Amino acid sequence: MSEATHPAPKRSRIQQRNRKRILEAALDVFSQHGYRGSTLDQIAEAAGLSKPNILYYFSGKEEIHVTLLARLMEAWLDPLEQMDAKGDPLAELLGYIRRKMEMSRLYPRESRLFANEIIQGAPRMGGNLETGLKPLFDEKCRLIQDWVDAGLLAPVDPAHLIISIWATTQHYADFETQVRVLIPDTDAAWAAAQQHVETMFTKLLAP
Amino acid sequence: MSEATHPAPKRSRIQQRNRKRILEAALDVFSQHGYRGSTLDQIAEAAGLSKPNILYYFSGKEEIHVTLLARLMEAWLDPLEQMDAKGDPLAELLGYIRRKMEMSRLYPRESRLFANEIIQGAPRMGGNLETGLKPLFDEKCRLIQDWVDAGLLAPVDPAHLIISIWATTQHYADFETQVRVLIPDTDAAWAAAQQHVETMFTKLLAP
DNA sequence: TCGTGACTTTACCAAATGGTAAAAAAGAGA
DNA sequence: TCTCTTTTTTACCATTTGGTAAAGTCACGA
Repeated sequence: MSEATHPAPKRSRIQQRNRKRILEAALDVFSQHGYRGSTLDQIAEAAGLSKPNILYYFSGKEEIHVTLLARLMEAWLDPLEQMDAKGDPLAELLGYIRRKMEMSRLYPRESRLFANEIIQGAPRMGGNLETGLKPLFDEKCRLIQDWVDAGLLAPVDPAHLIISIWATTQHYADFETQVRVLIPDTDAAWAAAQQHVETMFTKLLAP
Repeated sequence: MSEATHPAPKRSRIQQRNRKRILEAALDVFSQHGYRGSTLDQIAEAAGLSKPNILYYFSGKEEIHVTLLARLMEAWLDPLEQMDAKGDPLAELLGYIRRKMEMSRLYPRESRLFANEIIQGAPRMGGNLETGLKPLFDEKCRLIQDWVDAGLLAPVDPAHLIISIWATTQHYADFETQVRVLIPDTDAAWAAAQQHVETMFTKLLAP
């Protein structure tokens, strides 16, 4: 899609460093305020660069956002990708759930970036949902279905299983503000959340 | 908080009608684009009124948004409020889950309005989270804990149970764009989703 | 050390956007 | 019908914001 990403961009050391700083700053700002709520000035300040300087590295606000989404999509799908057909079904699924919970705890900004974008209709995701997410989703649905058919898991709708794993795990990152109000002791909350989610899916999936 | 809501505002028929139209339009626009992404012009057009005319009814963009949030909070908490201490625990919880799924299906705009707001740190919710949500949440947590202690439910962390119910049910409204890409047949998806979620929590909660 | 290309800053600009002032129009009661 | 109030429109305005032009500054190889 974007000509900046695909044909092997050779970049100087300064370019690499500054592009990275901009994307890091943009992740901070976009994930907190959403696309429209973020300004180039905010990103510039967070990156420690001037606004025109930022526009030297990216053609515009939208390109920064699109670049971020595209670059993070890969990392975002990785935990699901790792789910292995050759492993033990329940262990594989619980491993996946654990990795997703880890991501919510360690990378809430990334989660919120996607959440903001998708809630508003994913207007800047291009075909990433169809070409990146959908094929992997379908593949893993088939895998889970095979496991169910083989009697290795309790009967379950694979698509809605994956969706409910996303829902429960990402909720802790996306709605952190709310969780913090309701459960003030956040450290204890994380341990209890982990426990709760694992128990829930274990009971659902045990054959 | 806002002087417009509390001291019994007497309004003419025209005022009532136009304020309602504005709030309806604002719900449409805000839930789709978030606060910063929405403009008074968009709201005005959706309401069929001119921008200054809208500012005759509300003091500004923020007041519209705050009014919406405050007004919808009540309806938003209602399904949980209805959960009755005197009923059968499992049936009460499943009833709650069913009502939440209904709300996600019938009122996705309201769900997304809150989702947008909370993801971005709830900067315009004032104390509504603490004064509206928290007390009810705590009360129902105690109720669920009592049920668990009485052996009427499987042992479960009440707080995380409620949170996971919110997560799974609201996900279908908030991330509808994504669900639609992954499960094209949306009608069938709703029935299967309902089924899946009920099964999940039944297995979790059955004593 | 000098020149050339890569990077940065300064000074802007046009459009969008939240909001206001005041005149005009429309209702409603006497 | 006349008058007073409520509602709506017209014409603006100041600020914010994404973006540009062009002049400077820096780094590095010859």
